[in-house]
Amino acid sequence: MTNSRRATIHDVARMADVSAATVSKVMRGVTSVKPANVVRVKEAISQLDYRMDPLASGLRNEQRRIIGAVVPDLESPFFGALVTGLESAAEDAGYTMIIASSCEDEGREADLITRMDDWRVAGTVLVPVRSERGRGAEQLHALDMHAVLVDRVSASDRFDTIAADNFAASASVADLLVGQGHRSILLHSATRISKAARTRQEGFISRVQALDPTVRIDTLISDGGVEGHRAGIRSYFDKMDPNDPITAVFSLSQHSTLIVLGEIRRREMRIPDDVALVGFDDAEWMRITWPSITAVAQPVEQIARRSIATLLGRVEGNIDGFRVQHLEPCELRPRQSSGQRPMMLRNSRQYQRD
Amino acid sequence: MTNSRRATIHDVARMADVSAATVSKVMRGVTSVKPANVVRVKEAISQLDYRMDPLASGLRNEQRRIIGAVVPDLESPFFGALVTGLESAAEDAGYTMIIASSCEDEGREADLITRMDDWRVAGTVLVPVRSERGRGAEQLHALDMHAVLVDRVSASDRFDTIAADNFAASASVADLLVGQGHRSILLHSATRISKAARTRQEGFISRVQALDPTVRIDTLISDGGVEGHRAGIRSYFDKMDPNDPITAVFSLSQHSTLIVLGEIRRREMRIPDDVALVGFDDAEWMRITWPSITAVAQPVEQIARRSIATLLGRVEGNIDGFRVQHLEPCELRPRQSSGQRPMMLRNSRQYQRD
DNA sequence: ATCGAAAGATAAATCGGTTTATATCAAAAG
DNA sequence: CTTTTGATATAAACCGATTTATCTTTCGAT
Repeated sequence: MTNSRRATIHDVARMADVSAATVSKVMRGVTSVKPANVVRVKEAISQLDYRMDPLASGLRNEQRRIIGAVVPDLESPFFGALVTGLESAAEDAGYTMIIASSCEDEGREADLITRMDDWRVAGTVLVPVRSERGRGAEQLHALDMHAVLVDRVSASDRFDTIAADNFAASASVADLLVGQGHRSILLHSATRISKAARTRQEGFISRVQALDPTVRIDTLISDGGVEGHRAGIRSYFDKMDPNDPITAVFSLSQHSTLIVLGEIRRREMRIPDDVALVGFDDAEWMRITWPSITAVAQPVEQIARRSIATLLGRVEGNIDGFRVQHLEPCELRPRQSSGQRPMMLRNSRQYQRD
Repeated sequence: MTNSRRATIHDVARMADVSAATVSKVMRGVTSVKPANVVRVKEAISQLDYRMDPLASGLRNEQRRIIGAVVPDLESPFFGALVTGLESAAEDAGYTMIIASSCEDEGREADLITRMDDWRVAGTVLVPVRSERGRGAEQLHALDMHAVLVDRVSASDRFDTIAADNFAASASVADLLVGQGHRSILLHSATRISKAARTRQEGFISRVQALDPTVRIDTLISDGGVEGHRAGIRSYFDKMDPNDPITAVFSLSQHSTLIVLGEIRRREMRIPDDVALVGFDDAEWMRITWPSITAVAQPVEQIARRSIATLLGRVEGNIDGFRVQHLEPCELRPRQSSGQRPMMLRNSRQYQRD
């Protein structure tokens, strides 16, 4: 477009009457430069409005100040928030992020990892479609890349892993529901391959059995896109024995909560009187909708910060010790759908129709 | 980590017994290479598992095969979906995307644009915090960058713009509400600076006035984070004349819909009997919640594809004609919250409690 | 057989930084 | 006064591709 080319490191060097190498040192904060020269270089930099080209900068080095992030989808608020946190943490450390969505496809996931390697990223944050054994993780290992695995993982001996404490949180859901006297509970999952969902299932079941082995737990795991899920839950209710119905549902993901809720609404069942509902993964609408939905909130921000910190620890510190598994505690937020009383009305007159 | 360095273009050249320049041509599909050599080069490429370094590749050229994307936030499903579409379209065209969130902050927005320029991106997709006159757009112009402005914009003489047809869609909401006999309507917006919200407001008001100038429209624009919005809507209802209450609310964004819905629930008003609700920007939960929420659905995928197509048109075709404004049509989805009858139950027996 | 044009191949320059090996200079040591 | 040492500075090589200018080959036309 316009002809005025952008200032390079050589322009700065010329203006400050030093060599390019010296400018490079000043830029990176290396100390072995005479103070007087530092001043002149900085002067020239601001005079020319010089900004370094991160691309050229990375070329010479084996590792570049880029972090890759691969998540299963970007439309869910959970991953959106996660990515926002990752980006912010990476930026604070002076890294640029390249974000990509695997669209819940393991083949694409492996391709994206390869592409991250093409960019010679310093490290990669992977939220696998499946688990720490999925194709993305395999590719990370095959290409010998630095990485942390996040969310849909349990411990791995190849990579550091970071996730919400799905097991403990699900156990606390079990405490809540069994404590309220539910004796027939449906566990609903909208994916059979997510490690997180499997861990939630295990955490819930093991606690329920410890509390009361006579409680019946039905497990419904459906697949096949929205229609498949719909059909699955519909047929479950159709076949359910009216004399021994389930009285509570624990849905294992936000998506699953929506599906279950849709079906409950369609059948005009009352929440929580006919059936109580608790969902894993909180969302703003769950607080607002009526009745409000009890949910487990995941500490997204925490997970994001720790992911970057752990990854950069490996990358920069060149730590080579045992792989660590981080579990971040979740928070159970009881609301109306599990029998919590509605919030009191305060600070305002009641609106009256005439 | 491991020592086996990665193959470069020179390794391939040596193996195929040609020059690096020839390999480069084959990689980019330039035709002026003898077929026999093409075969040998391709052989060597697959033998060595050679993949080009996009960073080194870009260095020599003025423009790099990178597209920048700056959106106001990544946690809302709308921008999540938009970014997914942008990424996919960019990828199809052989570009890598660098995605960043301005976190609804205009200062940060301008910084991010500058950073995109540092990367010498071929072009930038900007969803401005404010409008086509905001600080990000100013910076794009100051740095003389290629860009398209998306979503929160009206026509600009500096950049191509792409947005949902907010004006027309809001007019159709006016048709719906006035057609149903509403004569006192609240327009609620949770941001005063978004151009999209202002256009929606104008579209609605102008159509209502054309249909029936006696209809009363209250406009409530609140600011100051979640608490500010809450306080705003609360005080509006508190002060409303009980003898002449509004009977419908048109909320101008998904966030705004949540806020309004929350307050309506808190006051235990009935939807749609006490008050009807229509929201701009559809979400999955709006279909599922009870009552389901009437909403305007934006054609995200279309917007994304056209954004990339338009941007690349400028970048590659070097078009320099007039700036164009694209308006993508929206779809109004009537549901229960505006008086639409609940969906019929089909294909399934009704569940009976005993 | 000669010439010219077109096709194909390549050595070398280039992009904008970083790193390395070498050079310079002042202060300390012998 | 010479030598050593430590602190700075820089020229040149380098990273891995693309592009340009040059050179060689091939082939058809005269």
